[in-house]
Amino acid sequence: MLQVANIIAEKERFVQGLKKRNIEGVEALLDEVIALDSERKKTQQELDSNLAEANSIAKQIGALMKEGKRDEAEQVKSRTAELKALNKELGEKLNQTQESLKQALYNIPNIPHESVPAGKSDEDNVEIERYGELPKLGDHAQPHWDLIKKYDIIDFELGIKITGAGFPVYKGKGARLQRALVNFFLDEASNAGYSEVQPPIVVNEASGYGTGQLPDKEGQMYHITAENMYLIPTAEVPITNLYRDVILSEDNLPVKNVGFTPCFRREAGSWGAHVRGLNRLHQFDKVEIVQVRKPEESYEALEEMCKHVAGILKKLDLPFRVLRLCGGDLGFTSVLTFDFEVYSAAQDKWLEVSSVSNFETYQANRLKLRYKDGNKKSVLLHTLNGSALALPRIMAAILENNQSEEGIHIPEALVPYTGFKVIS
RNA sequence: AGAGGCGUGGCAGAGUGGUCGAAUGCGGUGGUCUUGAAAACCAUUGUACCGCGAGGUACCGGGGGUUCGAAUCCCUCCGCCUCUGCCA
Repeated sequence: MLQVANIIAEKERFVQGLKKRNIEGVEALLDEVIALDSERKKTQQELDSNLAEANSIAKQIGALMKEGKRDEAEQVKSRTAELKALNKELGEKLNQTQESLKQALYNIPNIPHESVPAGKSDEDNVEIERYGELPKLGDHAQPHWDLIKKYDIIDFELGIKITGAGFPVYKGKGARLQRALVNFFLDEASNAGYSEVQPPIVVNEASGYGTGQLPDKEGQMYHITAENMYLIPTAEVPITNLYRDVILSEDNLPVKNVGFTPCFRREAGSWGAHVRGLNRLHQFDKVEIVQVRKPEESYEALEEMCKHVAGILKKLDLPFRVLRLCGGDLGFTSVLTFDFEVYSAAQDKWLEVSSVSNFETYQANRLKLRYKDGNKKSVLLHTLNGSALALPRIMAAILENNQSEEGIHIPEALVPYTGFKVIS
């Protein structure tokens, strides 16, 4: 969440930033936060000085008791009764104000980077790079949902039987290709200096708040009500939360982690006819890279992560483009996000396979993730993450783009992982 | 799931109503000594909030209560451990 001191110091920049997200009544929102914060300070000052008085009276009484001056002690007690009632009231007011302030801050998204273009939806995202030739497949090209049936490598009906729509069963060479992609992505990240972790895929409420999925995306996550836990929508949640309530020392930095996990998304309300096959699922696999950086290094890290993602796509021979997300499409917690989309030839569509973001201190502030700088001062760190990569759409693109009469050709870089060159 | 026990600073571990933000040890940092290192010795070493500052306040798992005063007593929630049961 945002820091009040920054809101006060840079209010105009924050107002302009939030307007890029097309939020109504931005100034009133920020003014409310500022007002709540000054009320909080005022209340705390009053409470603190009352508490100081009460503490000193308590000490006096202790001393008097010891000297056996019971009567004097009783006299002083009358003032403490007064203070006690007053402080109870003030304490409640302080809690309320703090709670209101927290709620207000939870509901304000991050301030977009100055380079983020204005815009309402994904149509306003700006393409900044394109790589690779778009394959020309001819009329007989089939979309992946037909190909997977033809080669019997993914079975949606079976998934429906055992679970429901959006939970596919990968079979035979399909399962093998899936595993090959996971291992390939993990190896690529390890080679790039990321340290591998295997986090839980169920998280508690505090973790949901830490990275900002709660309260913003409550309805998007599968909720285990008996235990009040959530199935993760992305490995970002457990991996970034490894560093919740942590003060790192300078030589712990930079943190670079990679993790493979299944991801679960309810996708409530957005399950439409245009979403077929592997394009959108309730459960999918993803390899995620996460970095924790010093503030002054975070944009360098963002660029490095983008290069990493681009490098993988190049090795897989997939044509892709990179988009700078506009204000309207930018995630709640993000300052700057680049989306990577691969071209899926048979659908004639660009499919999002990666989203690389810098959150600056927004998550770190909720997480209380800091480091000690040269002057031994605690400084909030910057968190970043990116998919490297999400599996199903990569699978869809490989199947569609590489289809031929002999079958589906596996990209060369993957062959050592699959153990076969063609799915036929 | 049943029975019992326990949650204190980076770690270990004292503290059962006041002088306790908290003994002691280890670890960390700085220094003395040394050609250098080790050892020894000395000093220092939590976080957050309020305040221009002096300083103040809060935190001994979370929340609430009793009391003039709570790490210490009570309630409640959470977590951990041991035994029994079940089980990859």
